[in-house]
Amino acid sequence: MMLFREFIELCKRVKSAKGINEKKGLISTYLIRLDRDEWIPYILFLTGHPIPDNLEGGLGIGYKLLKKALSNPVRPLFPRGPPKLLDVYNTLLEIYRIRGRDSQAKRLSLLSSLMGLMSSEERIWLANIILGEMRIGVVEGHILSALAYALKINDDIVRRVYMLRGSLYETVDLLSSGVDPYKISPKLYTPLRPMLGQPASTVLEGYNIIGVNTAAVEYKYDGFRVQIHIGDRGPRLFSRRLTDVTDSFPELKEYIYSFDVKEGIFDGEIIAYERKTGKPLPFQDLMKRFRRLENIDEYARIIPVEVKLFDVIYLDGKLLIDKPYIERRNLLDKVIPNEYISKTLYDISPSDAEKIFREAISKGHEGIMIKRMDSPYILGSRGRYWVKVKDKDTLDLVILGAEWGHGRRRGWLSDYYLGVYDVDRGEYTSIGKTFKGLTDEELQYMTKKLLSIIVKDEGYRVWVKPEIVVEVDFNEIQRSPKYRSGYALRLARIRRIREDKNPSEASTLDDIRKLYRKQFVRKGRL
DNA sequence: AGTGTCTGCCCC
DNA sequence: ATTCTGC
DNA sequence: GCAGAATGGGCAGACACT
Repeated sequence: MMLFREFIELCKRVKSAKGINEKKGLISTYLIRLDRDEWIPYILFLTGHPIPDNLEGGLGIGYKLLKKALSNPVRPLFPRGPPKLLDVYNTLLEIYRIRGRDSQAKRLSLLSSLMGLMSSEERIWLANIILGEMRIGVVEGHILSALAYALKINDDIVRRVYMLRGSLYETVDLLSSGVDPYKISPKLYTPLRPMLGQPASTVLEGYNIIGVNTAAVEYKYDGFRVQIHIGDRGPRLFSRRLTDVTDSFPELKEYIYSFDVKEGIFDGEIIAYERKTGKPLPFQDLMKRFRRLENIDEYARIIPVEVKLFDVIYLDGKLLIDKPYIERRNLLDKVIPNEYISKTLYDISPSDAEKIFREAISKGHEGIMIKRMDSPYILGSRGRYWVKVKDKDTLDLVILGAEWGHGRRRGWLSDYYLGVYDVDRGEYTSIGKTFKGLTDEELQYMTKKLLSIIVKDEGYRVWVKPEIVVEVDFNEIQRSPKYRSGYALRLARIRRIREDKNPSEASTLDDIRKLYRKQFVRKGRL
């Protein structure tokens, strides 16, 4: 029986442990001492999951509610000793089940009394578990190794079960229930973790990463990932993080029914397009349909969507993940009509890939994927078999303010407000924030520099004289309901500090407006 | 009924 | 999602 | 080479507040 306090002691030891083996050793040593019903909370908590990862919806406790609970823990009148690991887990499950009217108050009350049984240090760790911010350097692989060790079965088998079930909770549940792990196969309607691509900034760099000079090249569409399961219960659609989104897209369900497939699992992208022109709509518009459950028909008219498939994982009884890419693609072509397949060309050289990249961009798409034609489908991995190359643009922007960092960035101003000059209003105006792109050394330098030009100190945030110019990469300009300029940059990151430039040479709001309008030459519009 | 705040292993 | 960093 | 850490904009839905 493990006390929550003991679990926290372990977390601290794991955090400070150097090296994989020491961390793994600690995790498995404690695991084998636990009762079986403690395995699940133990493994979930270590990876920053307060409740099983296959439950629909979340705990309903985020930053704000935690802050309230932390500032006002309630000590019970008749405390029954320190909470056990299982007590904490069961309370969290109880909190998860609270829905409806006054649920926030009820959740807060349960959480506050749980925290009332804890030391302030334990409370902080509980908050970290709930927010999924453990920061103890534990990777899923370590947990799986520890599990294999405790169950005395092969590492690879545990990994395989995890890949096929997609959830730590289900893996532990299944393996510790005594099922023969060698007999576990993929299950229709249980989503799998999709394979991911590694980013490259140029086509050539992409070919270098995959290590061949002939590859398959696909259009990369600006939508969201979808995994389609087809079986006797009809089609179901799952997002990248395995959320079931079928009910938001009834029109897709309809035509997927017409595919000549009895059983299958397909991988692809959902994209939105303008009905009149067929041009792709901005991602921002597509998002109006993601997880929408109200007025679906109305939105389906305004924002039509389609699927573009690019892989098949399972087909009529056969798991295809170990087959080479090209074989899977041949099967895909056989069973799916061409209009629902991502545009793909095979045996492509880097120079031809470059042409396809420019063609994809000119049609309003995001870029290309470069894939090795002999690559297996590695569930849940961002390996070196698939590479993505995306279009981007660059602007010179002025830093208007900054916020203090947390964790490994404590002590540095590490999150920057970016601005442009608004000629009409005669002042600088924000068009977004970024924390990406600077090295530790540059962060240190920037902190010093910003502190020397502060005009207003708000504690967690400072505002500065508009003096520092940075070159910023971004993928798209979006309409913003949040920033005063009315625009925001999508995926902004700093490319370099422009010591050589004055703020007067940086971009203006007018430049942004022009660039925003220009996007619609290639893309559709609502 | 309308508006504001919070949450999401959210999507990107 | 992107980037930097530690192992 | 991989995974973790640190954080971005913006969406719908659930609930709180008035």
